[in-house]
Amino acid sequence: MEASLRSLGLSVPQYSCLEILNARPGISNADLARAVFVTRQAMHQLLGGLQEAELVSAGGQGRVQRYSVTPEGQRIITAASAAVAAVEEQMLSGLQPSERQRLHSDLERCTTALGEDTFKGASDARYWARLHLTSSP
Amino acid sequence: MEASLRSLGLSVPQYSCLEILNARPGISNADLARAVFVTRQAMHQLLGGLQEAELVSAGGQGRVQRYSVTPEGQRIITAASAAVAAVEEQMLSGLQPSERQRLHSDLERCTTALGEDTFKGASDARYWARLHLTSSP
DNA sequence: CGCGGCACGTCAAGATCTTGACACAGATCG
DNA sequence: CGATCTGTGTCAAGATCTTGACGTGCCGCG
Repeated sequence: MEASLRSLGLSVPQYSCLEILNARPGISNADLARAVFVTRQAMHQLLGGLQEAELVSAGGQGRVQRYSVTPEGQRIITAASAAVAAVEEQMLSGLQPSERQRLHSDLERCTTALGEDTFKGASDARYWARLHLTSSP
Repeated sequence: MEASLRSLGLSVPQYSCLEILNARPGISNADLARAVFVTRQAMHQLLGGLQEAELVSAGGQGRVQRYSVTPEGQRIITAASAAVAAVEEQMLSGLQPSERQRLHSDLERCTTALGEDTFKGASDARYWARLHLTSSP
């Protein structure tokens, strides 16, 4: 996944940021940081890079800056999302649809068993499966 | 898992290094780096820290340095392994033994489907489940 | 209305990991 | 036997993330 995104000029945290930003336009920096499981400072630097590349735009008045994805960024997201979906499909290629659903349900039971507060922001399991396969490290 | 290990004074990569080093005494730096999925340089620094803390000892003659765990390090490993096992048990607390085995088998099918070369060093699925829950964020 | 708590944004410093590069040991093969 | 090639250890530089700290806007409560 990391290698596939690199060919598009994106790193995994950058892709995570763009994907969540696309799903929740106008989200704040701190909420974005919690969704990607990094500190506010790291997200601040990351957004600076994306803003430099004209992929996200910072609007909003008052203290809190509200970010959204530019049209150029949306084109990259579609390509990146397809690349990640391809990796995901390869990973699940050996499992039938019923088995995939079973695996998804088992993993969700694991996250809920680990405590509600830890994965509070990861209610949308789709992004969760998408964004944290590697990264880590 | 990261929080549990921190109370013992270990980080996740350090714990991974110690666990693999305990399973394979006399392993080289490069092999250790591949097993933990980091570069040789990062593992070199990491081993420097562990060697400073008297948890691992560097023996071996010739060019390749061969590392092993000191008795002091083994005591810490047992405590850390128990702490990690506790987190693992909490994560799997909602699954019955047959379901756990099913999940394990499904995940193994995913790793093999992603390509043999990527996870070549992770043949021992037990350590794989132990060492890469986080890390990678 | 004023005021303390609280989250947010941001600056600076330290730690960790990666990338790139270089020198050397050991194996392979002509 | 000597040349080449791969793998290894190691140094230096750049990037990224974390920790710590500070100033500021926002909200509830006296």
